[in-house]
Amino acid sequence: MTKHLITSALPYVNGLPHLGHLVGCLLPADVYARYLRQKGEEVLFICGTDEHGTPSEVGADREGMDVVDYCKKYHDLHVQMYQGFNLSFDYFGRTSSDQNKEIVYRIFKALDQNGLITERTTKQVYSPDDERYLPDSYVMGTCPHCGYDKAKGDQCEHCTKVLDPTDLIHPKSVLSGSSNIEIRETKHLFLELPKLEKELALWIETKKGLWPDIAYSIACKWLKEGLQERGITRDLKWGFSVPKDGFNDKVFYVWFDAPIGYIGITKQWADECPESRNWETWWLNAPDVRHTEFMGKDNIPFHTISFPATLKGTGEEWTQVAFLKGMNYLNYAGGKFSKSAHRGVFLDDALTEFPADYWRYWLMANAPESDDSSFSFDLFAGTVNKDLNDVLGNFINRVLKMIGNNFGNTVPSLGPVTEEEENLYAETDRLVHLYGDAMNRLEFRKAISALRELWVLGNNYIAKTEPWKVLKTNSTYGGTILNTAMNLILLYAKLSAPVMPETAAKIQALFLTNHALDWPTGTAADYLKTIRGGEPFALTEPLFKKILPEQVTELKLKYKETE
RNA sequence: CGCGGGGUAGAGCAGUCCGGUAGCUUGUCAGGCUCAUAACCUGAAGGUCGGAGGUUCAAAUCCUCCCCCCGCAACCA
Repeated sequence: MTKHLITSALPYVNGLPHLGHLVGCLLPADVYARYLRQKGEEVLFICGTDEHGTPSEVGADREGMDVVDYCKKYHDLHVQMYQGFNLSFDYFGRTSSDQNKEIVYRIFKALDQNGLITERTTKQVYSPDDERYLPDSYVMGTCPHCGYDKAKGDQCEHCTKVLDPTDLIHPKSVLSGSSNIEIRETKHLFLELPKLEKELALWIETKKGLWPDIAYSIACKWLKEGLQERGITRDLKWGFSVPKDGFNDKVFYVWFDAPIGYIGITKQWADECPESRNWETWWLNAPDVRHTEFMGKDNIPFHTISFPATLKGTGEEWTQVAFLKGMNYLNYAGGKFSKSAHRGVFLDDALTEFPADYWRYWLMANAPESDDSSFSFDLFAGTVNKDLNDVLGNFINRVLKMIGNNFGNTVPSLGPVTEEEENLYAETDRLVHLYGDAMNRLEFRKAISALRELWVLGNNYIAKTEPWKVLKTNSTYGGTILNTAMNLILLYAKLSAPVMPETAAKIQALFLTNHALDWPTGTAADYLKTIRGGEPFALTEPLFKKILPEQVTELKLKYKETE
């Protein structure tokens, strides 16, 4: 049987994540993992913080901390927030772990033995005042092409020309502002991607029609342009030191060890329980594993080209990605979310404002799947009020109250069904299939829209059958309607569970008889008879609260939403 | 000619592969219902489908050219 390995792109440890990070990979991966588990599939959901590299070193300096402590601090904060959002990782690890180091070394040595690692001398910018080498984008100066004076060492934002830091006129350090800059020659190790190009191209060719168009076309684009040798080491202190003579004072480049982190973190998971877990059964010679990756669109080249090539170069049979879900970006009220400017809604704040499920639902219903999408508190409040309060919450509330008023706190029996129920069964079947198919294809907006249609269907059913009238003359059929409605509520809990786990659990708790939140099997005519007459239930407060217009106004001010 | 994505009612989107009178949600307006969180249900109004040309009996959809927005370009999801 197929085992599902699910990975979300590893969030960079530096700073706090915002809604864009959540919807870009973490949340859809979680929804998919929950959906598969619900269907009884074997799932391993892996994620963790990506920790190495210059931004961490600089961030630690800024906070006056040791980089190890700094990463630990932010790693823990990430963990806290993801728990708050109920992300159901089987393991949330770190790319700086010993386990990852072990795998990185293993892969590096295999590549080296296969003649895929070569030495080159490169020119790097060194800043004596910062006491460090500067990444290209940390060098600023005047563009030699257009004269723009804030051009960065990798590219001029004004004329869009790609630059080398050495091209810049009057270069200075972005960090210290110092123009005391040296160009130093330094030796680095390169991965010979061109030697792997053919093999990689053949493999990618097999993904045509299987991967989403964005992923496939981006991969083809890189191949078409021809792969270049790629530096995998850096002159930094924070990272895994390179286990090769003459390079021990350098570390691996973060983009080399980060994707390997998926494997390293799996080993972290396995090491917690070595008698029952084995990382190799997921990653090596494991044809029964289907690996689904979630990432923002900017990450696609790494996951379709560099990382697969790295694994192929070892000559071993590593698990390669079977399906990539690439997400576009979520914008904030017309602009970008920004970590550095702290613009937008960050996860810690989000949780203090509203329950996780409000966010989870909105983000998945508006996931940036085919295009960038935008968050604003108006849109957010509109969806929460309409979908969650009016359509779902109110349906549950009106059914529970009606039963409470007419039958006490026990579910009435199901009597003979009429054409209305038969129609309901047929329509329910159609929508449940639509929902499941969309989930299988990882089309989240479509799935959520089918889910919503199911909620509307319930209201529709009640409006047509008018149980409040029927009960006055025919309590048997009135009971049948309300029994059916109660079964719809259980169905809603099941289908909502991947997206809104807390809400699903609350609904589940209404039923004092235990009903599992598993995937409904058979047809609606079967599973809408799960709850039988006489079962007790608990009346509760409404599940959701509306977001009032004055609240929206306050939130906009508080989070600097302009426009 | 760097690459990719997008432009469809006030707003947010589907439909484009495979041509057949333009659809969904929200918002607006009218009606119904009164079990329910002023919720729910039904109906109406609202679009020259970014622009121009072409193919066709027929184009949002196929072809050509152009305009605009967004992202990426190997160190900011």
